[in-house]
Amino acid sequence: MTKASRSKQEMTTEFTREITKVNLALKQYLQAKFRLHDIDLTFEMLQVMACLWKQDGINQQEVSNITVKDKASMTYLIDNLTARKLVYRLEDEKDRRNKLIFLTEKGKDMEQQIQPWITEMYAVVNKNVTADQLGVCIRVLGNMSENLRKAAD
Amino acid sequence: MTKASRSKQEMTTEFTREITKVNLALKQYLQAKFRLHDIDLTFEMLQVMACLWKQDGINQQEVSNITVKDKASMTYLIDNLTARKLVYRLEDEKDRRNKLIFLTEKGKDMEQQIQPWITEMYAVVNKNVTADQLGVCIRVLGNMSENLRKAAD
DNA sequence: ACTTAATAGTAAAGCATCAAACTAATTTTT
DNA sequence: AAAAATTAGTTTGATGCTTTACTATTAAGT
Repeated sequence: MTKASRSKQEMTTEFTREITKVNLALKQYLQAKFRLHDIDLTFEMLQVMACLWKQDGINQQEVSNITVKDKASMTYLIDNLTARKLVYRLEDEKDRRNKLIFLTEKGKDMEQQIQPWITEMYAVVNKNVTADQLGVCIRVLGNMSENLRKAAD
Repeated sequence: MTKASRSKQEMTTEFTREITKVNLALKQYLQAKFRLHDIDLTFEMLQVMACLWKQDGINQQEVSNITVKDKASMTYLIDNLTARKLVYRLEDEKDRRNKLIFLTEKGKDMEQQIQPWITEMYAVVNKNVTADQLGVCIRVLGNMSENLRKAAD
């Protein structure tokens, strides 16, 4: 069956399957790296750390939005990162509902070790993928999220 | 910052974020539908059912491959679907390591109710997305999985 | 000002995932 | 034919996600 003759429905089924596969492969790639180097960190915790390496001192809700996670999951993950002494919470003086998350020195130091692996992973992923193709994908995915968001109202 | 000036690394970060968002939105869309109609089925169980609606009587490993799930997760999900009397296991006479999964009548009947929702969801998702764009995305995602798979060797 | 609504975070329970260790059956090597 | 390797499935324990309900704080509506 050629590509042109496939229905959009069939293509979408395959599309979602491929999304899941890439997601899983990315996760497993980094976790293998972590195991190999005895890093006690899950993929999900890394997502939070990577977010904080870009911007320190934001509140949990903001971290949730950026990492696309539930705020309840965030409580759990921040608890774990706190136990590992990689981050700490500080109540926001301006709005006492917020808890601002800051990196400890240990948490900051970790970036030097881990960021190269992320860069390396992205290089692997992007082999034979052009910036144009990435742009198309980002736009399509953005449209889809927006379509689903609108439909949920 | 324009699209052309963004680094591939930055684009990949956004790309993975968008993947996660679409994945989550698809899941929540269907779960909302299920709640609304009092369907006692999780998204993950549906993935297994949808696989079987296409092809009945395959073994657990094949279902795992198609749904991109761990075989341990599959044991768990098939147990749950069995408890709901939607599927049953049958030992493969040809190779007694295999357990073939079959739909019950109740499991088959369910397709009439649920498949329209999936079709509807895909229509929503694909609004303003062309088959060409879908094709590009599938190809890019396939490349990425393959790149990561090769790197894992 | 006072009531109501919205927002940030936590807690608990149920579900799904994953890794590792295990059993059983089959295939490959020797 | 016997030993070793592979494959399918299960079990267990740890981790993460999600829903619901809850508390505390702030903002909005009257």
